[in-house]
This record gives sequence, structure tokens and C-alpha cells, in this order.
Amino acid sequence: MPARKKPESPAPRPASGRAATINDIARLSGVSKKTVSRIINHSPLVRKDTREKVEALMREVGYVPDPMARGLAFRRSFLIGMVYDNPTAQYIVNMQYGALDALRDSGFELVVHPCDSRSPGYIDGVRRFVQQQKLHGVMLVPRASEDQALADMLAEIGVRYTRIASVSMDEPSRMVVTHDRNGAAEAAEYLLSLGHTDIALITGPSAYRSAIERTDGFVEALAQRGIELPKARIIEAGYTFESGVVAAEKLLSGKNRPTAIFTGNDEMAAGVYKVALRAGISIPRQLSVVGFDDSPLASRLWPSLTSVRRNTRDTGRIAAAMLIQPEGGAPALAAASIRPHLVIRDSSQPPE
Amino acid sequence: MPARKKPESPAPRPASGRAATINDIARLSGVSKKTVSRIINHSPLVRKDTREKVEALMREVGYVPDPMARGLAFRRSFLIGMVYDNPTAQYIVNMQYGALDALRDSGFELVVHPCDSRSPGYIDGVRRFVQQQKLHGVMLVPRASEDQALADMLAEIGVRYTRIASVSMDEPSRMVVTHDRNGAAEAAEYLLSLGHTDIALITGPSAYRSAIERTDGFVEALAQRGIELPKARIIEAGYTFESGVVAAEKLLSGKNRPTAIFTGNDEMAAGVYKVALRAGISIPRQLSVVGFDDSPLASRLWPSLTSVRRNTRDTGRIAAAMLIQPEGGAPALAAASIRPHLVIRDSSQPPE
DNA sequence: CTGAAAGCGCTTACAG
DNA sequence: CTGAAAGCGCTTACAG
Repeated sequence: MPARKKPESPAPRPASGRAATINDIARLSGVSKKTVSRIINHSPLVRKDTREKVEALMREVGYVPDPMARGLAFRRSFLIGMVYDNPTAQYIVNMQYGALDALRDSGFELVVHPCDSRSPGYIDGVRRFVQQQKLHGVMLVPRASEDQALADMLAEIGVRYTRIASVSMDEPSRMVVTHDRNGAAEAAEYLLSLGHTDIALITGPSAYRSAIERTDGFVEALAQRGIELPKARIIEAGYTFESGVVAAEKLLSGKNRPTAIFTGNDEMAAGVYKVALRAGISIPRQLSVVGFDDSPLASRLWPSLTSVRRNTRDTGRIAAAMLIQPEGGAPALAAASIRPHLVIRDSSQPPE
Repeated sequence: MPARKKPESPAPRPASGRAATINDIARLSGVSKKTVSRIINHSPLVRKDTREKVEALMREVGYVPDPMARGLAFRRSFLIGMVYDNPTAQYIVNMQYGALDALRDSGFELVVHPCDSRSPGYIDGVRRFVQQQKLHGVMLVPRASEDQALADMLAEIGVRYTRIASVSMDEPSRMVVTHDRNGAAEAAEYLLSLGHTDIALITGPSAYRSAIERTDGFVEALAQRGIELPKARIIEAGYTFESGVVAAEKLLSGKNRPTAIFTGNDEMAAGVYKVALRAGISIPRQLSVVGFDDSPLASRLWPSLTSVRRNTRDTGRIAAAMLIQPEGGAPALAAASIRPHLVIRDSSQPPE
């Protein structure tokens, strides 16, 4: 017995109150639903006039294909996941804005998935998230992006992903590289150009690749100009305000103070401010401070903080755009890349 | 002609490499797929032993229903949208964390949708987002949540939503009220208890309901103790750092300075800090400052800022939880509600 | 309490 | 370049 057909509607428009479906478009334009499907999916196997006729009708009735129906048939959703364990709110929000810039009007949506990369089951949590939602692709944000086991798991289950990191650590087509090293080098060259020679460095935790890159970039740029940073002038902290305070206390307590401090992020620079203000050390007259991130904090502090700006929104946009471009698209010869640059404000001047 | 059936698999387990489906569960547990469906949807119309047998099998094979297939059949997705136009990163991120707290292991996911409530087509943008994705529900975050036209549109297209706002402005079952008025009143009482009588107020823009509530709460609490704030002691600013700077310059330039300033948020308090530090006015010795939000900025400033804390994460959790609880659940008699409270730090002391 | 049939709105595999 | 049939993995409507 053949499947029962709904009675053919004589109306030229789909019943109001109900969104148009592929069947409405097919019936109203006099082609098969398969042809409509080809047009939805930009198949070249459609005659130009057929395509234009159908597309005009789609626009007229405001037809948009149902992502769940498409997803069910494709066995893949139209969702992009953003996986992150970074605690810096502005960084996360900027990354989201960037991703949404790329997804706007694409039919894809952004699903957020914060996680804790130190908790043991977190990779399984991401796996369930990706598999249950049949995600189209996943953006990996530092520091989660630096976890090779996470990337391996995603490759194994066959989902597309992009990794955002300070250096390349995967196939170019999966990388967005932020070149933190260059930003730190620019900070070093700037402090040297002001005439500083007794410089200190407060680094992020060495478990973060970004911290290593920023440290190396800074130290090497100084070395190239003949300045070797003594061990006592390099303090590893935790990327947090509190850890910046502790590190600054070490650097600023004795008489033998550096004339400039570069910190691995703005949070720790704020810690330096606290210690300096409390001790009556004037910024920038007695101490120049340069941070990294150019977070909102940098301009809220007084004096406003010279800092290395990262184009986080662009980074997010590129990482998402790579995920939704057709597989056969122009292959990225080199990894996508974003470069930081120094923003000079009021916390730095030549040493007195 | 009957539809061709796939050959019955003799294997007791679904083919490996492929996730189990409702058909696998039905076949392996010897019930119909409709019964499995009832169990998935927590229907009471299933015998206890049947339910337990099937649930055990589901756990064993790690079966999770496909959200796209369910969504297609239900004509509604398992996505919760979060709509916001608030520029404060920490606030947004906390709201997201809270929403995800409620959605964890529920099968729902969070889709973010920032927007610009001043741009003309933004309500249509939200409508397309909600209708195309067939969202299960929408969380409205201030200031977007205060737009009655937005809420009306959502009601008209029949989607569930919750509104987060400083006062109730909708049916209780749709409101999460944050009582900003109470927090501001607590700040006023605190400053009075320290002995301040010459107090100034920097408010947010009166187009924001939160700004009105905070202002009224503060002014009324002072009035109840017999302190009337002169007009010149109240300055409307824009909730931004820069606007806080401008307002503080007016308040702190003459000789007739207030001994305490309350600001409608922490951003503007940072503006007060900048002006005071630049002018050599000591906080808290010569000027007490109290902010609102208890953002990360509050503890990064020096001296650390006394501020009214909002439980934004809890707010987000409740707003999301209301959207996914069954329609017939215990009706909320009163709107869900969250109360702010003052966190005392180093920016406030009795006047000298 | 349980099940067989039809359908949600798309795409794939095949045929022409 | 185009189309009819079957299927993606669920639920609804109906029957028992």
C-alpha cells in the first residue's frame, strides 16, 4: 500500500501560520524537492533559470531550510562548539564575538562549552558534547587548545576542529597562530628604546605555551641587543592578579629595583601597580610597567597601562570561518595568523 | 508495496562504529520503539520493570537520543538562546556559566546571541534566530530584557522566555528579579553608618532600569535617615569608565568636595579613582568610594573597591532552569529573585 | 500499559 | 540537468 499523501493544496502559498518547507517550495515552483535541495546546497547541477526562479520564490516566502531536518539527514548539525578553559572574561567574550562575526547569516550557530582542563574527565565531557550534538566543528581556545590529547580525541572521532595557539602545533589547516612571541619582543624593543637596561620579567605559568612564548620572545629580543636578564629578574607567576602581587613584592622590596617590569598579562601588571602604589613607587617616573593583552583593565588603571594588544576578535573570526568553509576550499598553505602589537599609554617612560 | 525493511540483525549489539539508535534499543530489549520513546520522555505509562530493563540497556550501550531527530519530531530544538546587549564581559561570562550550570546533563545546550538593542532591525534578528533554530527557550539579559517590544515579539511567536531585570516587569513565571534597589540602599546605609553626610552619586543612564533602581534605592535610603541629596550631588553618566571620569571631574574639582561617592557600577568608580589619584586626593582617607557589580576590576584597583556584589551566576542558573523545567511544574508563585549584598574593601572609611 | 503506521523536513543513492 | 524512492532517528495520533 502506498504511503498516504497529504491532499494537494490548491493555494499558491503555504498555509499561513506555518513556515514554508522544501515541499512548499518545490510545489509552488514546479520542480522536485530534490532540485530545491540542490539549490539549498549550492550544487552546480541546476540550470541557471531554474535556480533563479526557485531562489526568487524562497526569498519571497522567506523560506529557510530547517537546520534540524538538514542535520538529521546529514548526520551532522549546524552548530559550532567553542571549547575553552580560560578564565579571562574579556578574552572569552571577544573570541565569541569574533566567531559570531564569521557565523552571521551562515546558518550556523555558536554553542559554548567551558571546561576545566585540569579535571580528569574533561576530555570525555567534550567528546560527549561533540558527539551528542553531532557538532559541525569545534574551536579550541587556549589553554585547552594546547592539550594534544584533546585534539587527538577530536581527530579520532572525525570532527573538524581549529586550534588557537601562540605557535603552530598541528596541521596548518587546523591552526590559528597568535605569535605571542612577536608581541613580547616588541615590548622588549620598546623598553630598550626608552633606555631601560635593568628590566624585570614576571611570566605566566610555564605550563602555558603562551607564557613560554612571551618569555622567550622578550628574553631573546633583549639578548639580541646585548642585554642578558639575570635569573633574579625573572619570576614565574600564575597569570593572576594575586600572583602578580607576590612577584612584584619580590622585585620591588629591596633597594636594587629594576626600572621597568614586563608582565605576561595585564592581570599581573595590576598586581605590580598595587605593590608600587602601596610602596609609594611612582609609575612611570620610578618604574615603567608594560603588560600583555590590552584588556579593559589596562585603560582603567591609573596611570593607564602600556600593553601588547591581541586581536582576539579577529582570531575567533578566523578560527570559526575555517570551520565552516567548504572542505574543498582553497587549502590554507600556511596556518592562519594574527599578530599582536604594542599599545603605548602612560605607564612607561625613559628611566630617570 | 510495503516499505523495504532493513534485514534484522542477529547481533545482540548495534554495529560498532555507529551510535545506538532507538531502534537498536527497542530490538535489543524486546520492546517497541514507542515504549523506548516513552521512557526517554519520562512518560508514566510504562511498567516499572520494563522501564528498568530498558534504562539499564541504555546505560550499558551509552545510548543518548539524537537531539536533531527529537527536535525534528517535536518541532522544537533542545537549544536555549541567550540574548544580550550588555558590554560588560565578566557579567556576560558569569551569566553564561550560570545558564550552563542549569543545562548541564539536561540534554540542552546554550546558544549565544549578542545583539545591539539600539539598532533598528535587532528584534527581527532575534526573531529569525529563534524561529530558524526553533529554540526551546530564550533568556533575556539586561538591557535587552527591558525592551517590551522584544518580549512582545517572543510571546507572539509563542516561545518561552525569561527576563532578568532589576524589578518585575512581566508575569512572575517569566521573571528573575535582581533587586538592585536593595543593594544600593545597603551601600547608602553603610556610608551613613561610617558617618558620611556629604555624599555624591554618579548614576548610570536613565534609559537603563537598573540605573533608575540603583539611584532610587540609594536616594531613598538616605532620605529615610534624613539626608536629602542636593541636585548638584547627583550626576548622570553612561555606565562607562570615561563617563565616570567626566562626572568625577565635576564632583572633585572645587573645594566643596563630597566625602563619599557611590557609583552605579564599578567602571565609573574606576573613573573616580583616576581623577582622585591624578588630583592627589587620597582614597579612602579623603574620599570614600563605593561601586556596584563587584567586578574583577574592584579587587584589581588600589585601594581595592568596596562594591555591591550581584550573584550573576545564580541569576543565569535560575533563568535557564526556569526555561527547561516541565510546563506543568510547580508554578512559581512569586518571581524568582536574587539579592545583591555589599562587599566591604579598602576604599571606604569614616570621613576625617 | 504497549505497539504499528505515518510523518517531521530534509538528503543520499540510484536511475534516467 | 532532473526526479521518485527510501531513509536519517525520533514523536504523534490512533488503536487495542
